[in-house]
Amino acid sequence: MQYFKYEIIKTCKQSGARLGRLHTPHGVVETPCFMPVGTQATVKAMTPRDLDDAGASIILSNTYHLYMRPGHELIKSAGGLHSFMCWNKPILTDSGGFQVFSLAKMNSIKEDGVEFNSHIDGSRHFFTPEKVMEIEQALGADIAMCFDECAPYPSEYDYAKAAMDRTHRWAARCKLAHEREDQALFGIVQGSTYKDLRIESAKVLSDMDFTGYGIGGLSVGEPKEVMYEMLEEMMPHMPFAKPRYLMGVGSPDCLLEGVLRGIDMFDCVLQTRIARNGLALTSEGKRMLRNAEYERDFTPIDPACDCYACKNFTKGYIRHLVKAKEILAAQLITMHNLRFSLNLMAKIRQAIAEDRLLDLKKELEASGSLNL
RNA sequence: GGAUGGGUUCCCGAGCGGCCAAAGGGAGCAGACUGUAAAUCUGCCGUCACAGACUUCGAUGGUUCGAAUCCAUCCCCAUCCA
Repeated sequence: MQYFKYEIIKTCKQSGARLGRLHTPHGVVETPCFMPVGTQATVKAMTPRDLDDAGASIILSNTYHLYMRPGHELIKSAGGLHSFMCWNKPILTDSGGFQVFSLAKMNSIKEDGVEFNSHIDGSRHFFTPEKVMEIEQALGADIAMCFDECAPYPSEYDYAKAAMDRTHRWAARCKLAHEREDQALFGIVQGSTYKDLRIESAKVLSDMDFTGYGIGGLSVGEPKEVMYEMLEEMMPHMPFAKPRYLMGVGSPDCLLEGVLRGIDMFDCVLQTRIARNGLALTSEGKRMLRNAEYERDFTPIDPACDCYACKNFTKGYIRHLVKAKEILAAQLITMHNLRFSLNLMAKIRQAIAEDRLLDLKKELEASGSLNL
C-alpha cells in the first residue's frame, strides 16, 4: 500500500511557484502550506477544534520535547501522538536537531550522536540517529524528520561543512533505522550560508531518495536576502517531484518569498509566540494590541479576517485582556494569527492556480499584509 | 489629653549626614520575538534649553561645607493608655 504521494498540480505561469497536494495516512495537505507549531503536543493556547477553525491541515510537534516529557513510550501507549493529543489530521515531528542548536550550551556533539542535559531536570541523555528514529516512530507522526545538526549563524566554513557532512551521515543512518511505512521520512539540507555547501547538501540528500526534504539551518539570524539567495542556489538541485519544507519560517513576507522560490511547506513559532505577547498580524501590518492606541478602539483586530476573534471581539477588549494578563488574550490573538497565516497560504495557493502570484504579491505589499 | 510608631518620586516600599533624582516591586509607556527552555525578554519611567542644570522625600524654620537622613515647632495617620 502506498501511504504517501506528492502531486504537483501545477506551477504558476507568472512566478514558477508550485501548487501541490501531499497525501498522508491522516489526510491530504494542500501545498504550499503553513504548519502551526505544537512543540509539546499542543499548539499553545489552541484546542484542536480551534486549529480546525483556523484552517490548519497539518501541524508540527517535537521529538525532543515529547521524549523528555511525557516520554515517547507513554505516547505510544496512548495510541500514538494523533490519539494522545486528539488531532486526527497530519502531523510532522521535528527531530530535535534544532534543539541541538538552540540548547547548544548544554550538549556536546559527537560523531555517533549528541550528548546533552535535559532542560527540564538536567538529566543526561544521548541522541543518536537511531534513537531519534525510535522516538519518532513511537510518536507515529505522518512525517518524521531526520536527526540533523543545525549550525548556528554565523558559522565558519569548516564548521558548517563538518556539521553538514555529519548531517548527511546521520541522514543515511536515519533512513536505515526508519521502518514504518505509514510514516514518511524527510531528509534535511544544511550548509549554513555557503552556496557550494547548500548545493552539495541538496545533491547528496537527493541521491538518498527521501519522501521529502527539509531545508534547515536558515532563518537563524542571517539577513533575509541571504536566506533567499541560499534558496535560489539550492532549489535547482532539489528533486522537483518531492515536497520541500523550509524549516522554521516564517513571517508573512518570508512565506511568500519562500513560495516564490519553490517552497511547499513551512512551520514557524512566530505566529503563536507573538500572539502570546500581544502582537497581531493583520492585512494592514502588525498591531501591538497592548499599546495605548487601542484602548478605545472598538473595532476588530482585522476587519478583513473571518476568525472567531475578529468576528466577535474588539481591539479595545483584547487590549484589556492583554493588560490584565488574561489567558483569553493569548487564545484570541493566537487564533487570529493562525487564521491570518493559513488564510495567506490559501490566497497564495489560489493565486498560483490562477497564474497570478506576482500580482498577489503586489497587492499584499500595497496593503501592508506582509509587514512585520 | 498622654505614649509609641509613622508620613519618601503614580502606588507599595528601601534609604537614615555626602557615593541620592533616591534600591526593589507594582502600575504605566514602548520595543524585541522566525524547525518554542518564551503567557518570555529588553528599554524608558521628576522636569528641562538634557555629557549639564533645576525641583523633589508632610510643612516651616534651624544645625552643617553639605540634610530624605540631625534638631525645633506645627499638620496629618496608625496603635495603645486615659
